[in-house]
Amino acid sequence: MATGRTHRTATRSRGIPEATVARLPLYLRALTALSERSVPTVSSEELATAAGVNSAKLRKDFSYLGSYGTRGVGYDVEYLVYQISRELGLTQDWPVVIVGIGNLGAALAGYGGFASRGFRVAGLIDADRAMTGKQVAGLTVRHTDELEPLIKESGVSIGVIATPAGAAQAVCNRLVEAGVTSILNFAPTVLNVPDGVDVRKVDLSIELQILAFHEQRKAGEEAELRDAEAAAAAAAAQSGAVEGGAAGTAGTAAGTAAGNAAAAKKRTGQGPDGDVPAVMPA
Amino acid sequence: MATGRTHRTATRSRGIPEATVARLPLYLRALTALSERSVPTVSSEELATAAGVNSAKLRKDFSYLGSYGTRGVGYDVEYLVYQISRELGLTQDWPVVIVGIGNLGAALAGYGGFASRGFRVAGLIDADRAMTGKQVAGLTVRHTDELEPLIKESGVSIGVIATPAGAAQAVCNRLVEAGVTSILNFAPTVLNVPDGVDVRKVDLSIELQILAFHEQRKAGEEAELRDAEAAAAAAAAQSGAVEGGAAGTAGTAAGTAAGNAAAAKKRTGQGPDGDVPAVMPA
DNA sequence: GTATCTTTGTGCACGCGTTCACAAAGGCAT
DNA sequence: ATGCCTTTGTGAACGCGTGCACAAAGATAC
Repeated sequence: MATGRTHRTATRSRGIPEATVARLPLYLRALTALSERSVPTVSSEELATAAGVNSAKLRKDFSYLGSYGTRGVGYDVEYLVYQISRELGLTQDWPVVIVGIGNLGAALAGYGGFASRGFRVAGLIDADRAMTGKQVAGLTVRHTDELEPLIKESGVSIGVIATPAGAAQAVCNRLVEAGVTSILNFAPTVLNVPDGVDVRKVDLSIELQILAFHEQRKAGEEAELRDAEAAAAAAAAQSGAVEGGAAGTAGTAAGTAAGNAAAAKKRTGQGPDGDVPAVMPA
Repeated sequence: MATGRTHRTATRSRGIPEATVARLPLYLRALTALSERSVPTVSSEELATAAGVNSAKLRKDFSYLGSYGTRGVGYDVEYLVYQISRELGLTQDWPVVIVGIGNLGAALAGYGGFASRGFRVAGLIDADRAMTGKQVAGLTVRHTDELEPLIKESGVSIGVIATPAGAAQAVCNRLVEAGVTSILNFAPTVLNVPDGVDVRKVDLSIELQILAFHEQRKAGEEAELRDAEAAAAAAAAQSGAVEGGAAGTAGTAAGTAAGNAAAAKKRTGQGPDGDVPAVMPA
């Protein structure tokens, strides 16, 4: 996952579990695709496959919304699209302000999925006066000074932060002060907000690091497997056909040796190859 | 959170819970900041605050890595930076390929956090021949035809998909076929991958929809609260000062009334203000 | 109307993640 | 050396989320 939520203590809202809320957009997307193909009804099994989840989970999720299905038939696609849209609050207009029009901010401004589904970019804000007045994705970039009036005039309640990490908290404070109560944060920083303000973060660097962890693990497992097999093969070749027990022991020994090597490397306090002493703030 | 994982059944790897792995980059970032300020040691409490988590959680997370702290003192910053980096696999080089050099792909290519921490953009790929040869963030864009050779030559095991949704699955298949085992997906689609391949997704649209849900809920609660208060005030004004019990009763009645009003509003299938009937039920 | 077949909705059990609370451990002053 | 103070590391309890498995419910055929 690329996000986390800084929520108050309340975990579920109006009885709908947070985990379910996070999946509703997924269902909605799948349903929209079906709707476009004029499919009238869909079973939980089909829809679950399309959304990439378990059908039992999907049914339980829908059960929190009410009983919208017909037993023996499935769910009415159009009806469900409407119900989920309503539940997510997508039947109304959500003006959004994007702060920080760098590469990422510009990409977000031009993102198609943004405009659809009730979200409307109400304004682009950047602190750099050289950017002021420039056209990005058909909108005029305004200076940070205009942040508060923009928010109040347009009734913005959702803000997107795409500034450098250093500026994020200050921008966040101003957004909240001006009345924004939901923030989508792309800056690699932890934002502190008062109760009642929701923050979700999207963090590239964190996602990559999680992938790297699993990647390393996969490589390690393979290596251990290779080592174990090699050791087992060697042992078998050397001692002839003793028994399965020997191979098992050899495998364990190989694993232990690898562990010790890692431990030894650890003590040096210095990584392998080009391990810089750590600096870059991701 | 902006991501989800399409993992095999294995939930924890090498004894480290997935939830902990997802937080390690957070700790690492906070520790790196401390390291730059030459802070020698840090307590779990301080570090937890900096990372935006609970201190007990942090200690438990670290306990999965081993006993790296000193009781009564705290954790050695440099040592911990190294340990976490190693655990996440950041002490080695991870060549990454970015496919789809549109607005977003270009932004990603130029993202600073990408280059840091062992991640290196090994190549940019785009299907549009008009893009081929162009320079983006100091790198030359290559055509999709060169995808497989690039991956094999550079030993890429992590791929980033920033293509339109329609092309994502095809690109994904080619990446996996060519040997990529970790994918970061920015396209708004569910990707199907074989076992052993990790997929994490970053989805703008989903994040916004989740925020909209909470935003709507907050607005609804406020409205109910206002209604209840208004009703209570009216009741109190009308019946004068009967007694504490009356006020309590009035409050309860108002709450119930508000609940009914909300329920009624729901039944109409018509939301508040500009709630279009969208597609409406069948 | 009855039987059969399909698919929903959910009770239940299990496992992961979080949090509390405290004992163990180390530093530091005396 | 001894006692006090701080902070870690973890056992245990709790709650949320997931998945199984099945009864209830509706459609459809005859």
